[in-house]
Amino acid sequence: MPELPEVETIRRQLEARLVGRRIDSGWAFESPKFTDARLVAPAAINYVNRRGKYLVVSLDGDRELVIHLGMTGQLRVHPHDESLRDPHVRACWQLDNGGVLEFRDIRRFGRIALVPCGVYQRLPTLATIGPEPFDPTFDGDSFWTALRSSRRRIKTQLLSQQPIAGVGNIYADEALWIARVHPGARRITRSRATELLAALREVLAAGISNGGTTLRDYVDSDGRRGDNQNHLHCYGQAGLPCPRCGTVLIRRSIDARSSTFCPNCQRNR
DNA sequence: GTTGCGTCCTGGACGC
DNA sequence: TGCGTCCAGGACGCAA
Repeated sequence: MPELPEVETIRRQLEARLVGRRIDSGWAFESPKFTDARLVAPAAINYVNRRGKYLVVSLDGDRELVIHLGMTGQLRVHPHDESLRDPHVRACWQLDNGGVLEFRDIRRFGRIALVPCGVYQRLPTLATIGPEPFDPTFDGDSFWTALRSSRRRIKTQLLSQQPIAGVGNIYADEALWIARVHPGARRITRSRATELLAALREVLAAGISNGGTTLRDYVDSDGRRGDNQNHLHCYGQAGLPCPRCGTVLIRRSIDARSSTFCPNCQRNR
């Protein structure tokens, strides 16, 4: 499930391969989620950016190709066209050097949109997305203020992308464990919010340096699995002892999303 | 306007 | 072995 570290890993690889290239043609699976892929060509690729979990490919003509990988999305660049042999390929773009950029997505939770630069009304989450975690102007006070503006549970707020961009279930559980915050808490102190922001930065940075987390489907644009799954403390560890205090980690459904946490370290005060 | 739940979607795990 | 059921989860729509 691609979150910020996985999308950033893919972005860095795609940037090296796509910037300066031209898209000559596009193909898309029959679904409203993917049909924009056909409308892209012809186009020159200027930049490959990222906003939260969204890849934003800047094209000539003041257009942007926005790609969200959903749960199982993969973006690969092949030297030749191999895409149509795979039934899970939802879109592909023929490049001017003979290569093919392919979007593969088993569960079809991903989406593709072609929009004018910076116009994201069709993507409500992107339109209202919060600050980038590594933005140097984003500090603990700003984070605390954003969290205080809602009465929703902390975990639900993190997954909404509004107080901070790019956090999904894995890195939310990890950061909440490090900062000792109960995922179901509705209030958080200023100092705890600062600690949670530091924890989010820590786990996201580790995820990037480890090449992302591969639980099942995630691979980078070279087809390589990440390594961060071998460095998790909390997510997916229910039934095992907490690495900090030894209490058995538990899994609970919070707002219809599974959360793993330590009932001793992360008390809901 | 805010909150919380249901839906989409498929493959793997599990039980019978 | 084969079948049915459940589960995972990001984004979004909708009802309260």
